[in-house]
Amino acid sequence: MKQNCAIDFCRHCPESHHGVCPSILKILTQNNSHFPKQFSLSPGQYLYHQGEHHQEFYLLREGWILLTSITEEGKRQIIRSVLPGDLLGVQPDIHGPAIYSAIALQDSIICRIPDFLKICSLHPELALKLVQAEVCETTLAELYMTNIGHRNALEKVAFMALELYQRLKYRGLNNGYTAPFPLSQKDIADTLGLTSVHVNRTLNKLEKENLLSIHKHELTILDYEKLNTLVGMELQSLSTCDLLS
Amino acid sequence: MKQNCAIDFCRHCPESHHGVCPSILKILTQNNSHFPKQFSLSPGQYLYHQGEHHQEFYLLREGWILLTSITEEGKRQIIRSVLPGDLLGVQPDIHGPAIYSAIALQDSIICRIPDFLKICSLHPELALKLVQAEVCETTLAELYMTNIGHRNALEKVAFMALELYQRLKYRGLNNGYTAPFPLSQKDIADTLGLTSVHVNRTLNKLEKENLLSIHKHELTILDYEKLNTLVGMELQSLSTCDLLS
DNA sequence: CGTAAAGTTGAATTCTTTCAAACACGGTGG
DNA sequence: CCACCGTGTTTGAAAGAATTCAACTTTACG
Repeated sequence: MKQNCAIDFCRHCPESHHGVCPSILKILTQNNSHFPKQFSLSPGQYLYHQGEHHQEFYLLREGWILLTSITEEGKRQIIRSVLPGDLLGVQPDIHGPAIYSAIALQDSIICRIPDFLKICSLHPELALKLVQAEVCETTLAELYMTNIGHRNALEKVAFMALELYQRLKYRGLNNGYTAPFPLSQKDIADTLGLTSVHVNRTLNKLEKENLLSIHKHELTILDYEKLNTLVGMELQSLSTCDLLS
Repeated sequence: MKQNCAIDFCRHCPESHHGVCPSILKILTQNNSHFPKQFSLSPGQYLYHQGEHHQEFYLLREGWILLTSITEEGKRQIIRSVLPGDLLGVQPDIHGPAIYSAIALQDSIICRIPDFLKICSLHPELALKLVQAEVCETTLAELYMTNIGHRNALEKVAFMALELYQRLKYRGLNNGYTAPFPLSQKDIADTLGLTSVHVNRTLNKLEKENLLSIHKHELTILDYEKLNTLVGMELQSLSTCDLLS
């Protein structure tokens, strides 16, 4: 069964290694003798800050990165979690300042991809992969929009946990019904537009009702079926992503 | 001054006519002897329904189309307004069922674009245009996510009105500080996750505070500066969209 | 072991929804 | 031209959901 496509860059490549499918890797290597330009980040370190220029695309190969932005009123919005295989740094105006900050939650390995767009214009298949990734990202953002707009706190938290679980499972990063979950309750709150106090009460309720539990940076799905029903199955609409096939 | 880029397909083409820039039009015409395959819709007519297959890309040349989806609980979510020059029908699995419905709010002229992806793979510049459009769309969805998650009703409605005003103004569809606004209060509610009752009270408040007014399908910006301050300027982050320059 | 950060709990307040009823407006048919 | 109908808008009062504030407990880490 195919999983939620989210924002994977190379999801339909069964031989992919650390999120990079070999055919893409080959193109990138051909065009850049220094590829891969890898480096690592520790938890709490920023890849780039909102408002700064970076003008690069990045590929997350290992770890967990959060995209955040600070609103005028000083509130923090978490845009999304970047998981291994996802692209970072793509924005409308690539020469303009970064519209989000990118911060590592775990030890992360990142790959800088210079001249990505130039390479794209030489390799249409790469450009179409990028289109595919962006369309999935749009759809995910729109799903979150629906989720945040039309649900109560219980459903919001359930949706978010399930969405992340699906994406982790697709990458083989789960362990049965448990998966790593480095987000704090404040992080969940800042993703969903709730307060951490209310997230806390909601998590207790979710555990009491035997739906899911989050403890010590581990997410456990207690009742997958019931959770799916509660969330409303919309994640299934992302289950295929074959824009290019 | 550049405006909010939103999801324009050909925004940086000064000679664009009805949202289609000539160089793109040339490519599309070369590859398809029957282009443009235009047709029109009346208010209330659907271009396609959620769950049905259509397998086509469409370009809106005139009018106003709403993308909607119905949740499990029967609530209607409006994903976004499609304005002239915007693409429709792009989704993760182009061969799968439509994830949204598309309904016309005004008399609309639509252009069917067959084999879009095939043409893209022959014309890298077209593929990159598509990437640009999708990145803008993602950013817009993420902005709405922040808006819906972290603001109260007054700010939500103000944000939505300003965002639509900016996009209409970019297209020259405004008339000074007024612009067409075919959405009902229920439509606003279904976009923002509010009830129409509360939208009504909020609109009254916005008018009483001299920020904006919506009457008889017309939006009037009463105090642009104050509105921008209230919304928090985040729309400016979309003001450039030069991914490709 | 001590400190800071994260999580937990209760009570009061604020915001939004719900329900119910009335009003306004545009279009249709008589 | 007017009565009628339906949809969309307006208003009030009560109920419900989430936030705020404040205090307390637990956990992580040097």
